[in-house]
Amino acid sequence: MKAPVLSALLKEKGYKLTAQRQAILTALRHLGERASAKVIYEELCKQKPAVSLDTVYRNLRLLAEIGIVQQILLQSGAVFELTDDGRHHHHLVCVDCEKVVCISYCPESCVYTEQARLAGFAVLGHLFEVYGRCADCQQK
Amino acid sequence: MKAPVLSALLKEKGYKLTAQRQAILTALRHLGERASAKVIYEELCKQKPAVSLDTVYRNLRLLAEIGIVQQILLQSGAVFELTDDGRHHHHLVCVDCEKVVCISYCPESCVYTEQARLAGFAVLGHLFEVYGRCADCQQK
DNA sequence: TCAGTAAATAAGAATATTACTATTTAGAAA
DNA sequence: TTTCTAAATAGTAATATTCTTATTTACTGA
Repeated sequence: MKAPVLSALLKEKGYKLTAQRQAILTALRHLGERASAKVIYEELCKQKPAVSLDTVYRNLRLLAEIGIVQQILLQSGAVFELTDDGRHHHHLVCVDCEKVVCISYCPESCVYTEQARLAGFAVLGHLFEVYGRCADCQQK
Repeated sequence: MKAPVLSALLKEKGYKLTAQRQAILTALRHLGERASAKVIYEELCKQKPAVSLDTVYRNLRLLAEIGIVQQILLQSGAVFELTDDGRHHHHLVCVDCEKVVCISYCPESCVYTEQARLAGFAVLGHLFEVYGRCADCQQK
């Protein structure tokens, strides 16, 4: 996700482009695949401008809302990853070691859309994660 | 879900039938559809035996694991509901007012099962919730 | 460029959730 | 019934996450 795209997505919803938001994305890139809010905060503490922990949480939520990052719910807390191509995707999560593997399957179904319509809901999105045990943990 | 069934499900996994676990389920029945851990705790404070907040959280997690209750993730925190027929189901959640509506659609797909197999994962379950805006909130 | 305004931030308080530890208890077996 | 042991509990501490408020800042339009 390039800076101009971020800028456009923010503007679209009346959000502002701040140094902190850019710094959070840069940190996430440097940290690799995925990281918790706390880890991102600690990474940012090494840099300028300083970013408060609250700002990290708030912006990760906002960046998730506009689709730039995705939140993955683990037993030990949430982690975030970049949504590089702008399309959301889902994950296999190991309940023992918390390993995360991306999958391409997505429950895009006209069935639940229809059920939502009947209930009067306008669908905005969905949350889908698969829980299981990875190959390593199955052998223990 | 009747008491004998609870007993059997617990025993199956080496868990014990305690007064606290029964009390939590009873409270959830009395409270109606769904409630947060805190609300359940407060309900139980009126009764004997006393149940600590930690025990409420711990057991709601355990009861969810054995399929007797389901956790629903809201912005304001998690709520729990009884899984009356023993079959899990999913929900529409309004992002504005947090209204929850059950739906019958479930992403039981051999597609993601196959993707999990290729990644070496043994699937244990999945999390699926649909987010949107309810009829009332669309008019605001 | 400058002023105005809504949005964003930092810092700390509040809340939600989980972990730790000593004690108690349910269920199994003698 | 009594004893034994792993599991469960209560109470508290720790952590994760969100909220509140005063201040600062990004963007808009003159």
